[in-house]
Amino acid sequence: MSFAPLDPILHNQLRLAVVSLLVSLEEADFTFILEKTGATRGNLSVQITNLQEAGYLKVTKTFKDNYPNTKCQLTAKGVKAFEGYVKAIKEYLKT
Amino acid sequence: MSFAPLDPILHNQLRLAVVSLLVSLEEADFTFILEKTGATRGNLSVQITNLQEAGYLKVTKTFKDNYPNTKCQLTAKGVKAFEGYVKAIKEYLKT
DNA sequence: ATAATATAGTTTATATAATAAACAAGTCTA
DNA sequence: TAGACTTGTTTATTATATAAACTATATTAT
Repeated sequence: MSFAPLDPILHNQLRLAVVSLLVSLEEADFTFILEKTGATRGNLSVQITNLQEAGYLKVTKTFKDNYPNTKCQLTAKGVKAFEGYVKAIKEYLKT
Repeated sequence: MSFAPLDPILHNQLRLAVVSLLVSLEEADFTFILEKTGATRGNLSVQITNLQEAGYLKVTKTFKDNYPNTKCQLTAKGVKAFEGYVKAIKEYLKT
């Protein structure tokens, strides 16, 4: 079939933006992602957790200058999933 | 911002598939779309209605060989929305 | 004729998901 | 030490996606 299923984890605006960012950066913290995506904190928190539970993100919580600091990086699984998603959705986009 | 909002009407697998099909074909009927997308009838019915209500699709119901026949074609608004969606999501996809 | 099956969809019910709003826990500053 | 700020998390509500059930008519078989 010409319309392959789209990974429901990645087929969400914010989660896709987060993964897209991390594909290039390899590491980013909560506040940085917040600014780049324009998301609300609540939504970002939930979606980072979702990505983590899907095994797409590795999340490391530390403190930086006395404040909590949440660092995210893509896992190999996350990279692979993103590549698969890109390949799949491109079939929908070409006219 | 680098992550422009994605049109929620089009950011759905089945609706995107339907519109993607119609961009090339200019006209297709319910059964044809059903086969090409692999959707269930119920879901396709709902999503065609959604696309119609969004003004993206013109739907014409007639009879063909005694059976009901539902023809769909993209409107100018639908074409424009699809082009916008493609442009927007491509920003998410480039690594 | 009429029962069974097929065609072409629509409606509704439910489960999931997305998101904003409210909350928490600690930190800085005047 | 009161008030505002930082960095998130939890919850509550709304919206959405989808399968299942239903409708209406047509065809085929007996």
